[in-house]
Amino acid sequence: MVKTVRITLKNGDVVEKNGPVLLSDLCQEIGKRLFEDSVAAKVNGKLVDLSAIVDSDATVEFVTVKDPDALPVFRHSTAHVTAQAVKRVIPGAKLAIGPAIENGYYYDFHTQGELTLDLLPKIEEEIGKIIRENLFFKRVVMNKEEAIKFFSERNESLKVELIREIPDEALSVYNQGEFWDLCTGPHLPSTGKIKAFKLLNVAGAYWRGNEKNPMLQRLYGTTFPTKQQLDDYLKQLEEAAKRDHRKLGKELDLYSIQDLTGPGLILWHPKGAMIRKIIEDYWRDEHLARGYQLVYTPHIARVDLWKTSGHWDFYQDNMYKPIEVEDQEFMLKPMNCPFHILIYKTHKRSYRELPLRYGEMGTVYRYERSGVLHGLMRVRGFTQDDAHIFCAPEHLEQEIENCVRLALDILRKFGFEEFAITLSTGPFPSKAWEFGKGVSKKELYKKLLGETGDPAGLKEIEALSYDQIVDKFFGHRKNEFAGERNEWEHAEDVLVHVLQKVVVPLGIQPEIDIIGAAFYGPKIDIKVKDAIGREWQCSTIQFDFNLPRRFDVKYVGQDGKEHLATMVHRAMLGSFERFFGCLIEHYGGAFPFWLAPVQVRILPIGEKHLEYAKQVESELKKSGYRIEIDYQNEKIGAKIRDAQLEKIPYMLVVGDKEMESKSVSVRERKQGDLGTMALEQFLSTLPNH
RNA sequence: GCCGGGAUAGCUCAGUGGUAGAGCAGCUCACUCGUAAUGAGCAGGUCAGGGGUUCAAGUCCCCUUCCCGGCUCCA
Repeated sequence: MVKTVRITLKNGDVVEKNGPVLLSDLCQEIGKRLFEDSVAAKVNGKLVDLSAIVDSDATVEFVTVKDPDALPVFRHSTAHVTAQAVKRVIPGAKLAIGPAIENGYYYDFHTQGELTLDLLPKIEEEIGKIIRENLFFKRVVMNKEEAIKFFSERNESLKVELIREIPDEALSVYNQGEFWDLCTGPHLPSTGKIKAFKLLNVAGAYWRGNEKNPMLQRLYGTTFPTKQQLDDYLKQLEEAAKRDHRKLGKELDLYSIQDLTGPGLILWHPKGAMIRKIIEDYWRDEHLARGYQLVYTPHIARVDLWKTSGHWDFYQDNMYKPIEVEDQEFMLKPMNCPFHILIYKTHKRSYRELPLRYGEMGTVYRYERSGVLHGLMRVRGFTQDDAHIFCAPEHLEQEIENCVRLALDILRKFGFEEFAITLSTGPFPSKAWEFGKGVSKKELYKKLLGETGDPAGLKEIEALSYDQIVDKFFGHRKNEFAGERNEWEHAEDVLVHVLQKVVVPLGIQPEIDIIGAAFYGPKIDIKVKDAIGREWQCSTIQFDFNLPRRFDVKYVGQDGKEHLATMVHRAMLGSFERFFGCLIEHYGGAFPFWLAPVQVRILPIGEKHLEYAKQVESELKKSGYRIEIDYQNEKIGAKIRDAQLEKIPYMLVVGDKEMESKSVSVRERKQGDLGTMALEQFLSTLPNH
């Protein structure tokens, strides 16, 4: 008997068929136009090939080129075509993996180093050929054994390694022309559907992301359904490059990094330093207003301090070698916390004093591997806007809430509106694990064992609880975490509660990073995006169950007994260096009026207007504005151009006309000429500094 | 640290094994000017550093330093 299949379409129509339905047939039946535009389908919400067959009742939605869901399909298919082209150009290249990523795709290959930049045009040409060949993407299901044999014969040892670790017996392989790849799909119907692609870059990448594994060559590319979209994207990349803080930092004379001082060490030039000073002033005022006290601590300390804190044992790889002075060893500080603890411990503390909040703009030095340094964003010497809160457990929630609010207030003050917030937990399952999108057991398993985990485990874990999974696969490392289980659970509950109260109502969905916490406590991180979409961590709020024990940080409670203090580390901007880098990119160098190192520049038309220019200058200086006069022997057009390129918010042109009427001709950097007005009028239009 | 690509005047960049270039910036002079570049002249180089090949090296090879794109790691 033939079974009737009822298919519910996106618009609610129901189609009944006798027997299994080939989606591409159904699509064609609905409309020629739809068929031409479709690249895949969603069956009960799951993305599948158009060549898939539906044999039971289902809802079906066709994914057209305009659908955002089509993009990953385009990219993944183009990755396959790219791999095919690479194999044609470098027959010895072994396939690794090739996923779609945020703005494109990559494919990793193991080669003898043949894959280099100058081959890109040739590979692109080959991709073009494959597209014109319009090869069909065919899905073939093999069992594990067949697949291993198949890829072994084709000398694809990396693929064989992957297959061996897939728990399922049946797996899918995709084929177009002479090219075969292990893949779950879905794919475009054929290579001819690819309309616009570009290879962007080659870079090294470790096999399976592990630096002990061999290095592969990663080919980055991107693709879009239309040429226009690709061009727009490439244009966007160019625009982003113009906002790069390293380029602007040089052009605007904000900072430099020089060979003679060394990599990752920042020289703040006067204009950059002025901006930093403004940020610092704001930071100090804000913190004093919110109950913080300021402290200052030295840059070096006896090695004994770092032995007590545990940095000697656990952080040495990031610290510079000891400095010997009169037979004693000192070390440059990588963190400020031990000093703040020492200040706390100069008295016996009462519960009445708590919470104590010590803030410091503390300059720290950390060894960073040379390859990771990046302008202002990743450096070796930096100043944290650090603070440590010492409190009793009952203060925690209020303190954390205050921290999160302060962080958001500060970041918003600087114009950031988009945040990515991450909650990193310890190894003890808590409410946090279920918070937000939650964590699947599979994710947890991968997190614990990495991609190289025993595949058998994947099946087994579904029957286990979080706790059992952690104990089974991570139990041996649990004792590396400081503090008691109940402390972790309580702290994570507090963090979740605060996020629910403060962050979720803003429409921000925090990410959960299971066991992403440092060994000493769970944390909340807030990131902002840079010009090209890279996320940089600014704020961080971290519990510490370790240092209070190591330094015996206590307070006397109402009960007259000593209790272990709870300690929170927190930085709002993160570091002045990184935050400055983010600011430069965020504003593209055109800092808002209150941050601009020069707020107003006076441009005299000629020499005879200098005297008046000076009058205007002193008048404005009385109001505390940052102002300067352009003394160049140049035409007004040139002076305007210079001020414009330096992105100075206001230019005041003064000539005969202004001198006579005691006025200024105002030009704003974006709006242009605003006309002539009395000085007082100009002053009244200025934003507060 | 690893893979790949780089480093030429203060900046941005040309440069084919055969005499080191341009524009901008700087300095000097002239011009005294009305909303994005006035003109002329001058000066500016251990071609990142070191070694090698060659009759001859900015150019080819090796090492070191630093930078860029990723990977890994992180504020």
